[in-house]
Amino acid sequence: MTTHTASSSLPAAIPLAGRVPERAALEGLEAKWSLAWQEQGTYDFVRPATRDEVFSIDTPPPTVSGSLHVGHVFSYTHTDLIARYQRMRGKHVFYPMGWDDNGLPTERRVQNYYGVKCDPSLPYDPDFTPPANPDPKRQLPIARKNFIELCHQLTAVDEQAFEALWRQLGLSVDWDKLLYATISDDAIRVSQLAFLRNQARGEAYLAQAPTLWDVTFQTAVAQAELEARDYPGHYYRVAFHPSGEGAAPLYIETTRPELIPSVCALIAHPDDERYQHLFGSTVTSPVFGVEIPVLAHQAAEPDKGAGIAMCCTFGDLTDVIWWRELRLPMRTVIQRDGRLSAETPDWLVNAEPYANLAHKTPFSAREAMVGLLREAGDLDGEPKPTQRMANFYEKGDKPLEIVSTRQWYIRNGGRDEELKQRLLERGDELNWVPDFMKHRYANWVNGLNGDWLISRQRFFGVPFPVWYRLDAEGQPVHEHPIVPDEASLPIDPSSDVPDGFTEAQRGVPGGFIGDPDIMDTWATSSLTPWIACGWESDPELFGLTFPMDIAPQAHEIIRTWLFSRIVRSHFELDQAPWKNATISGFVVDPDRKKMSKSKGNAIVPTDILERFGADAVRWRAAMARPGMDSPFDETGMKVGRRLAMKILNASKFVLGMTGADTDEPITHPADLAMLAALRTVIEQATTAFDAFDYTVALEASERFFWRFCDDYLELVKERAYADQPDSASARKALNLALSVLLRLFAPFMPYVTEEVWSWWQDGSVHLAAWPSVTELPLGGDPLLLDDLAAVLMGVRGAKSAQKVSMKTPVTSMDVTAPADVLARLAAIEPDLRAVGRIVSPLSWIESSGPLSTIVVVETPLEQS
RNA sequence: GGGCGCAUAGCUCAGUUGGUUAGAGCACCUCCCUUACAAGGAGGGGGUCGGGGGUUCGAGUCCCUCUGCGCCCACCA
Repeated sequence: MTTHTASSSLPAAIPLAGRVPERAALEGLEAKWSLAWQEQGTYDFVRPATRDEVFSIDTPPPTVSGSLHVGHVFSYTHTDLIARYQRMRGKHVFYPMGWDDNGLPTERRVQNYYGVKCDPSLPYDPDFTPPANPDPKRQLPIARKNFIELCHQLTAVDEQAFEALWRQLGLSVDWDKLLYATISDDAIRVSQLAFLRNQARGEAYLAQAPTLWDVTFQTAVAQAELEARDYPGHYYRVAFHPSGEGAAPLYIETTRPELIPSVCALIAHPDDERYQHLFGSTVTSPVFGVEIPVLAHQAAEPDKGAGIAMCCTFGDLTDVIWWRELRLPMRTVIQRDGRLSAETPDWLVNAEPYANLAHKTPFSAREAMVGLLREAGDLDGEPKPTQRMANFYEKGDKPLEIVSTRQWYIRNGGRDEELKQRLLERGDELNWVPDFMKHRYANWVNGLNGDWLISRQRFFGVPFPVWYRLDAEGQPVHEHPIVPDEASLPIDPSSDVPDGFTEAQRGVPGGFIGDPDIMDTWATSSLTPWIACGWESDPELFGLTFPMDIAPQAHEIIRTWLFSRIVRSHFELDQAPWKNATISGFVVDPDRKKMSKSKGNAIVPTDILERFGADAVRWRAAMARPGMDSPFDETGMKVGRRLAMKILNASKFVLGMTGADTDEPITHPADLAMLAALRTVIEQATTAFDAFDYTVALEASERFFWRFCDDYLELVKERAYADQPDSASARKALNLALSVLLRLFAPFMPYVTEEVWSWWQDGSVHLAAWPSVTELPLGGDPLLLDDLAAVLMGVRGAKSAQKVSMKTPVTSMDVTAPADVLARLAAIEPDLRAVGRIVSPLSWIESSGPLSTIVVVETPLEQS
């Protein structure tokens, strides 16, 4: 291909009158073009013949019940930059959007929005309408089905708002064909099918075990959903009593005296000299008089509290370890509602005082227990205030309790070293962008201490597709769940009936009962590559798109979403679900703290989009490098907007000089030099984009563009306007450069580039080919641009120092430089004289030193 | 406590395998209403590259160490 044929398919020079507007503006471009893209299906995914023609993206499905903040806007933009680049490279970009609408966030939003709460014992009311004036403090109990209907209603509204925002931002998603929702029938089918496969292979299992439990939402939660927070409390120094008359009491320090009824051992470190003589003996608990063994275990820390801990079932995760490893009895007092048991535990020797604690919250029970300890003389000294870290459910506001419940788990290596190693290897298979993010993955996997708890005692989510037989007493037989045929999915075990049973047998002895739980949101979102790519439903599509090319996300959910998708794909498909993990940083506030609504430092994205425009916001997002946190600043948006304006104005200027296109040869050294520099820019931007480094791609293009405007455009405008031998060369070079520049900027500023493109080209710039160096002529000397910049700086500096206008004539100018520089510059002397308004001849002075100039300008008469 | 990252101009950040005088944008100062652009243009001032050691002819860059900040994880006795 020769240098000029690339554009020979363009229309021959046509006048652009009427197509280039008199006054160009950014206003209105978003509405105009987002609608055009929608109508023209610009971003529709069209299936090609082979996998290597596809670039597929596992878009993070946003939680629609939450609110989008500017961090989302940035990270979704990062993905879109890559999508648009790949599309221009000729890839069929598979770019879906998903709505993560199931799960607790939606339930909570529905509860607050409508002032209702789900009561599964109530019958469905087909005529139900939500309260007109919701009272969030007194939520109206409604049936499960009514509740779920409200969840669907509200998410539909939320999803519209999300889509509108994403469209305004210019995400090049295929909205028509590739939009999915995690509560859709299809997603439920995929979730249930994947679960049944896991269950059949033993990777998913049901177990009765101590479980982290949120008392507010009354559901189990997973390790990945924990958040450690400061929690104020007091140390209480409590006496236990060794047997034998007159023996000194044994003091422990606890922050949770209300758990004394559930103590099953006192535990110190095996090497702790203070307690050697007590190991193997027993003591009696204060107030309740229960005989408690004193035991040794490595996990006890001598420098914490008194160095000896009371093990309760359960106060914390260490208690679970002790209970399991030392085979202690289970003495549960905290119930699922977070209160102490209403019934008096049967292991208490002195049962009577328990009446003071029965059915109280831990807080009230603690006060009562402290009173009992004081009465008994078993509280030593006054409580000492302390600040502890406690585990919270990330969406909850009360510390988690640990209760023993029956739950579904998926193995994740937390209890299986070999599996853990396999999953670590899966992480190593990925190309992490930036590379160091792989440590977060390894760090998380190595720190797992249990399997993945996926069941939730909630309502709006994917039901577990299993039933249990009921024995003669009506008790469920959990050991052998009844599972449906894969072909019958999706099912709801609370309304569907297993094969061989009738609805009449539901809940009666000898009959069956459906599993009442739902899957956690992450159990479904761990399958997004499969939901999007048509796993087990569209084999052709799956073959074209999976494993996906990139998994974009922010670094906070490496431990949840990224890891859980690897777990599922490892088990089912024995491979990682993607090739690259591209990680975005956070947008932090100016003090470098995470933005959050609760801190009141969050920025509303619709606001900044309105004020600065999508192109400007996208530009600012692109300046946040992969994986790096970036402080929010409005200045960046303004700078982005300035670039958008500049593109608009420069393009108008160029097209005003050149017309649509010409097919003239490019001969002038200045034109060839400019295009030679542009070749380098294309190479830099392409290399950077191939490595997902959109920022470097943008910087390279922008650096060139500003010099193009400031120096080259000024240099050639008179020649391009005029009708002289070199004019055609300038016009052709300007046209070529503009075409390349618009395409280089198209991923970053889709609106303004599309607008300009439409003035002189057919079709969308976003479907045009990414620029190639083969479009540009060879032979230019890019050093000439540097020389030119130096000369212009000399002229402008002199005028600025004299405080005169830039159009003031130069009456004398010496240019001192090495011979080769002088030769280059002499070849463009007419252009130089035009741009500098140099009215006298230039003096070329040869020297070995760097280029320097002496400029004399016509000055007004000195004021005397 | 473990892991990771960051520290360069007043602010936000570049500085590729060590190599002339350390760059950009913003902010600041001065000037220019120049017919693409005043949400503009031109010019200018401003940095002992967090501290301390070391390797080297040469260190912002490599090694050690210290300090500060941020994020993830652990931490309920």
